[in-house]
Amino acid sequence: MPTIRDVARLAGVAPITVSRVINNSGYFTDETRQRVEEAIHTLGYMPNSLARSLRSHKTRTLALVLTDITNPFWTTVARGVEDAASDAGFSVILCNTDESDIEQERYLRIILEKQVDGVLLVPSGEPHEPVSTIRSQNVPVVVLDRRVSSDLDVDSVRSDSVQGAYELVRLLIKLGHRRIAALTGPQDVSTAVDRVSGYRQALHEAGLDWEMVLYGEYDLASGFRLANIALENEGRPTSDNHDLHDLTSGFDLTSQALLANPRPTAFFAANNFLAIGALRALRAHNLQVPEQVALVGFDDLPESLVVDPFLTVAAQPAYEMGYKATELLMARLTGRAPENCQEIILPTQLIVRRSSGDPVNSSL
Amino acid sequence: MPTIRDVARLAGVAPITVSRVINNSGYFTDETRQRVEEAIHTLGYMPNSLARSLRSHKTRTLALVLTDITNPFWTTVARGVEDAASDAGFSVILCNTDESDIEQERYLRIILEKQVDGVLLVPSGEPHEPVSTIRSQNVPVVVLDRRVSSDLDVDSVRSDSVQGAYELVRLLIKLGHRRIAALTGPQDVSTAVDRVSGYRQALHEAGLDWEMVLYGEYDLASGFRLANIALENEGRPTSDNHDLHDLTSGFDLTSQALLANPRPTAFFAANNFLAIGALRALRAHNLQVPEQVALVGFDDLPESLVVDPFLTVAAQPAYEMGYKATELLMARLTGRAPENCQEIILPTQLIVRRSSGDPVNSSL
DNA sequence: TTGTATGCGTTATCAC
DNA sequence: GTGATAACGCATACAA
Repeated sequence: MPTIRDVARLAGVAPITVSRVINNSGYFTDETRQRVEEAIHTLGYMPNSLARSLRSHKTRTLALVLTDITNPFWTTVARGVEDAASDAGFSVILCNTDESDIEQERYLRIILEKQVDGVLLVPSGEPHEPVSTIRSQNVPVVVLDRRVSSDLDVDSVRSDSVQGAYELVRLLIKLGHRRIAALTGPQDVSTAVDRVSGYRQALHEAGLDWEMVLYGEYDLASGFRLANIALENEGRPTSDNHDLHDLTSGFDLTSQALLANPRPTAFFAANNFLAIGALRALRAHNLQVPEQVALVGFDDLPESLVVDPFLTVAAQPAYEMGYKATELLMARLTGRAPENCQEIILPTQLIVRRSSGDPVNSSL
Repeated sequence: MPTIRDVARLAGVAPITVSRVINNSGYFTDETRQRVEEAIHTLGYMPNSLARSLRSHKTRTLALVLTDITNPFWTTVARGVEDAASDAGFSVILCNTDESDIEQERYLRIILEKQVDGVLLVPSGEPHEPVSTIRSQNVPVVVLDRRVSSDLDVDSVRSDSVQGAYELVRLLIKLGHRRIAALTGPQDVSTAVDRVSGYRQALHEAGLDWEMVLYGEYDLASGFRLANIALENEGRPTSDNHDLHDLTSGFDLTSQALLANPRPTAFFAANNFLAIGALRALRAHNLQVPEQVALVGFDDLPESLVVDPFLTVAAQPAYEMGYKATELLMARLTGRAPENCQEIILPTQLIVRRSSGDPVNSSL
């Protein structure tokens, strides 16, 4: 492989002059440029990024650390990240953590050793540790999707989980539902908690005190399992309270609900996988949606994947989230960002489809 | 940031000794290791991959160049790639080309300058040029998904498009269909062509001469558009042949079909997006699937995304494809691969669901 | 406008 | 077992 010296020799100039032409920096005549470019062309010369980066302390590479690219929400975010990065001449290293702190740490180590210019991080679990690991190498971070406590002082971009959940549940209430179950993600993930807050806010505002919140993972199996728990609770004697509690990690059922022990008439699922898992559980119980049970969920599915859009959802602007976060990150690392850290909260969009059903009979 | 020299100084050894400990290469006593590791720990030292790679000519980084991560098929492939790479301590740079040769060339340049150890390439269009670009830098390539002419002599991993299409169309024929339309991708993409081959093979074997092949893009809009063309051809005078030809790029309709001018009773879509686009077109025509028209397609959708699996498909082992291709690539670049180039063809799996329907009345 | 000297942080090579 | 030296390929600092 030819190096910059070979080019310099052929063009009859010093290596630094070749460097100047390549980077379009400093001064050189048009004739010099010509000669250098010609030499580059005839040799098929390609600059070595490693040497360049070692010297310049810039790699034009970002890392995207997320939980699982397989979730279409993250896929879309990733595409936004990649487009924004690519538009600015940056590359993206993809890292799937599967919500594992171990994997996250392993990856952070690797990408920091690779001297990435910036990190887009969806923290698996608690954000302080990973953020400070990254910060310790003076690398800018933008936290994606998850809320961070204000004392962390880090840029972040996410969508409005509270508002999205609030709107979904308010819709259910407006449609006549009085017993709405919430299926959500892990309690240490801010979106899971925030979406429960929105749920509670809507209940509270409507003066409803029947609530049922089930925590699990953000996956299909949890959606199925939690919906089953919610359904099968029906008819149980209230004395089963403790058993029930033991059966399910993070089961949180108010005593009012247990006393009455009726089935919920509507479900709010806090992400796309939970919604689909729940839907399957409902079908397994021979419950028609929306005729017998209503269902709403967070995250829309890409229109290209859905034959017949059915679920009423709070759609997050996933692509925009990825794109904006990346722009912010790049602004930060080129010093173009505002001094103080940014917290960008994007609105969700309520999309009403059939799964929420028509207004229900209040006798339900 | 501390460097290897700082560590060496603190441990009272030479930098090269630190290097030996880090890389576990050469000889050193256990006591030396202890001292070095202690120094590394107290300084919080992290090796600089750039310097390391510049010297060692290894980056432990692969590039994955594909068309669009947003297609769940590619998402799954990408996850397989990432897992295989990660298992071996490699990172992956993600590149979306959107089937654009320009983008592909731009990306190849960037990743080659970054000195990636290997490339997983889904060529946009003609594969010779990108492959030889990569080869010119002595970087190993594995071509994914697309067939390459044997004179290219490159490792490749794909699934059996001909067989998958053949099985799908044979199923339709067995179910009684005699007029089956094929909706496929661009004519310069091997999968689009191969799937038509499989289609024709099944028709031929059954002695059917009615065929209709429509070429387009591998996207939703094409699925919708091509299905509409196939449906609206009904009743057109055959003299419209040329107009029709002009209307659609790559329209390829045998004269038999035009003479008869009947609607197809079944559709074969050559990928997931085409299938969904077609399904929408069928609905727009108030045609019930499968009661009035049957539909089968290539690529399965992830079970976690589909509420109610409906489409009969030839499923590709996407994850496995990514994983195996990456293993092959890494074997190649560590010299562990067989001398001659590998062409791995993975079987597809026929998954029969409702969209193909029950046996139809032969009077259709 | 161009060039010289030097160093980025690590490892290959060879000597001890 | 360990170390000195040089080199990977380029860009910064400064000189001309």
